[in-house]
Amino acid sequence: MADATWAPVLPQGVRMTAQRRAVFDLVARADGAFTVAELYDRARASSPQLGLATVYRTVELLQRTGSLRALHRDGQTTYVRCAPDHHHHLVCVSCGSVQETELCAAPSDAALRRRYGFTAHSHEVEIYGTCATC
Amino acid sequence: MADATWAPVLPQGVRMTAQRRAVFDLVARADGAFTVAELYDRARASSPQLGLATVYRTVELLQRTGSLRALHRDGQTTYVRCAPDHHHHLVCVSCGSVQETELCAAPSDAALRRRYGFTAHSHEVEIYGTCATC
DNA sequence: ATAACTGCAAACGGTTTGCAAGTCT
DNA sequence: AGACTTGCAAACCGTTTGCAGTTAT
Repeated sequence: MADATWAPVLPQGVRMTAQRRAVFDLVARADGAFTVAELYDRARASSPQLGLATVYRTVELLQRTGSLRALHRDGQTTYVRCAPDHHHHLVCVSCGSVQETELCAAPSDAALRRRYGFTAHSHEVEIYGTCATC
Repeated sequence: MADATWAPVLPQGVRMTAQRRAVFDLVARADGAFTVAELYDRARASSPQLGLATVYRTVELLQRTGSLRALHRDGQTTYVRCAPDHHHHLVCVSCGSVQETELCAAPSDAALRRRYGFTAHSHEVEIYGTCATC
């Protein structure tokens, strides 16, 4: 599941630091969805002085840039790495792995407007099931 | 948006009480998405002695029976009334109203299995945009 | 030089829980 | 009668914030 090509874009004025590099690295290597606490624990293995608040701030940064997406499942907030383009997630309920798919599950904007007078701006789709390995 | 026909099903052993009736009633009349706090405030107008914990417990009950669905937006948890069958939501980002739609363009289970070896169990779709009134 | 960032620890706020009293069936 | 439910208040816990010191650019 790790994606060697994943790399977040830093907005203007945002600086690269050792802490961010450490977190980015872990996200790039992550298999599937993870919580902030998990990220923090893993990060401390190599960066023992890293603060939890920094992990939260970095996760928020990644979300802002579209490199990370939040999932809400069983009352837990988890995050999955993703490219900032349009795609959806296949979430394995057995092993927790997450796979991206460009297959889109949303009705067309035209259909929504015709039927409901609704102008769609964006949509979120998560598909839950069992992955190939499980 | 209110739906006079909406009515939750009480599981075996679960009792009807005045407090639940009050909350059910408010949910049935609700326009769009609401938070637990909003529900609590509205409920207190007619049931001043109602406890916040009871509202949380009732909301959880409704979620369990599929009569309520949680949305996560801007770091807030809101809930929308819904029938326990398959459908998706059109959420108006302007007025907050929520409309159900049976339109669904979910990738077929066959396509997902063929392409990714993924066996889909369920999916969640929320479409954000502007409703006809706004 | 200076705006951005970090760690720390305290504050926060939504949600849950334990319990004794009350209520549905 | 007995299980279920409620209100209350305290506990919880994930997340945010203020701040003084540090670092990237």
